[in-house]
Amino acid sequence: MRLSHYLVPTIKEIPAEAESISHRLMLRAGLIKQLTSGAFSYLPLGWRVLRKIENIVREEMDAIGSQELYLPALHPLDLWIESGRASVMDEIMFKFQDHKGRWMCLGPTHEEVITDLARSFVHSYRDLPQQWYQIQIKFRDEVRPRGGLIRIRQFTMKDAYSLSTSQEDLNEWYLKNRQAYTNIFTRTGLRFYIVGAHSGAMGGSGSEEFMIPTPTGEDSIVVCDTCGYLANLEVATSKIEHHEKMDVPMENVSTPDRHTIEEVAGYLGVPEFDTMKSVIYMLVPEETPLLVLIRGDLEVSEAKLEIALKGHEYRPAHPDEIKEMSGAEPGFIGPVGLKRKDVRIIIDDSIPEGVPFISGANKDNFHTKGVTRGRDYDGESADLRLACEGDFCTHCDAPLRTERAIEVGHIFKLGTKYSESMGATYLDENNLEKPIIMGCYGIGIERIMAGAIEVNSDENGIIWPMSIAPFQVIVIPLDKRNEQIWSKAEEIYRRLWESGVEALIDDREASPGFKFKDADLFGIPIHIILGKRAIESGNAEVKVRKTGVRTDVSIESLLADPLKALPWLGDETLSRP
RNA sequence: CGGGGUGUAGCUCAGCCCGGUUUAGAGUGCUUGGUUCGGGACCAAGAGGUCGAGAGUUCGAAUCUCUCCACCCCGACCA
Repeated sequence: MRLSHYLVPTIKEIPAEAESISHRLMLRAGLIKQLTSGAFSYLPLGWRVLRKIENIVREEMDAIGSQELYLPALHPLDLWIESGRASVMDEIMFKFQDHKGRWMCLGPTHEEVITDLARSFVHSYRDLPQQWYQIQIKFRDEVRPRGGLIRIRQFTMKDAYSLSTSQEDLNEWYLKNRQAYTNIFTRTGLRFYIVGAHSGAMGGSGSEEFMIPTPTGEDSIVVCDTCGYLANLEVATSKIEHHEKMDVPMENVSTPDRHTIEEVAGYLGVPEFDTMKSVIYMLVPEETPLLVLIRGDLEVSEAKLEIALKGHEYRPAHPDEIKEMSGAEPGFIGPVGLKRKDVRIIIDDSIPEGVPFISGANKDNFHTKGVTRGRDYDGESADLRLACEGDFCTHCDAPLRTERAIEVGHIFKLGTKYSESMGATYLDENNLEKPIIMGCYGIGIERIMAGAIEVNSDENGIIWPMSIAPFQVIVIPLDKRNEQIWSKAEEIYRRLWESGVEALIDDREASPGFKFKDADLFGIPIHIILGKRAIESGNAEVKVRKTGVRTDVSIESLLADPLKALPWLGDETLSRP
């Protein structure tokens, strides 16, 4: 392509609305243009990168025997009501009525449509296994889009769905996809972690996320540098130090108007870890209270709570419900002396038996000292604690650290959640009707682009890995008046395309510095610079963007065989982080 | 959804607190002419804005008040 007539609106100033590195550079290099919150136009340069990413994804999916198809983004809402997810996904779904008044929505994901397809066409165990995938636009009315392409309301996802007859077969597909993802993220030049994750609204048993470590990320992951343990913060396990067991009697103490842990600990002059926190929820649909107990200085992970409740729905309790359960205002709640007797109690491992804590007294303006599990109360045990920087690894006891990261891929063992609710079944060898066992596997295409920039840039701009660079080479002729320079540049440019190399030529009437700055900003891996010196010496200057190394290469050899003259084109290290 | 912030030329922003010397500005980009040509060149001339929208206060509003809208950031939430 010729830069003189190519839509690449570069900007020198740092755009005001952009905070993250990738967002700034995508705007500055003319890759994207925001239309409205969470929706972007992809300009020619950016679109080329996205298509390259898609192609890598496609190759790796095809390689594991996954079949590409294409589903509609327009769904009847009925399908979502049938699966039971219309309510769960309600907040993020774009919904509207068609001209007949029928409720429709734009697909935030495609489990429902796939399951519908499966129940239409899969009838026998002989039809299985299958894996289907698509590269499709998803719509999610996110409450807060952010970070350029990190979280958007219209985005492209590769979503794949495996259909199996057994858990073993699902495991096999899961591992195949896991390997394909590893290949994809390696080929796209990303540094990534595979971390244990929470299944969330998708349901199902096991799941892992592929994470790109960068401060821009909106997820936190827990890392053990000693044994390599990795997990999403919401499900990460850790060890903490416990207090000594002691036998001290319970004693009520006055704590006027001290509601929070911080206030109570401060007022009583004790550290926060001597106190116990009571968090109250209501179980749905029973409308019975759930009391969660955790040490005062720690936080409950709602993801872990969901796991402990095995998917049982719950909601935060209202203040009047708390009062009815406990007899006291929120802030003075504890496990001993509750008014209601049907309270389900779940206790985090940070509250061991025999260790006294200070808890609410279930009496306004009072707390109780010496409240001891096993002696004064008890409940179900669970790990509900949000891990913290400095906690210890449950596998090797080394201290843990946390890191921010972008989620670019997520793989799930769904099981039979959708096949059961939507009746996607098959007949097995014994003529028994069985639900199909499903897995699902997603990749955010735009996030790969953003992530690649987050991981690979410098103060001058983007540094694309060769594999997803919009162009591999840019030819930069200097001094517009010098016809020799110009004609050589044109010749080289033509030879590059003839040899199958995607090349740009900067044929704009601009000063050398201007062209150099833009070439760096675009992040094209290889720059071929032609100035007066080149004509005099017969050598063009070849600069590698990633290393900054400049090498003289004879114009003659470039014209004879560009692929041979530019060994960097095949240099694998230029596609590695 | 809670908290914070922004909205003035294509872009980045000043002016607003303290209303009137501002005929709304700067830099950059754009147009024309000339010079320059290896790290965002220089000179000259020019085009370009209902100051986010509406209402109000006032002799007078970019500037004060109210309502609304849009966008960004932090948090909550989130395959």
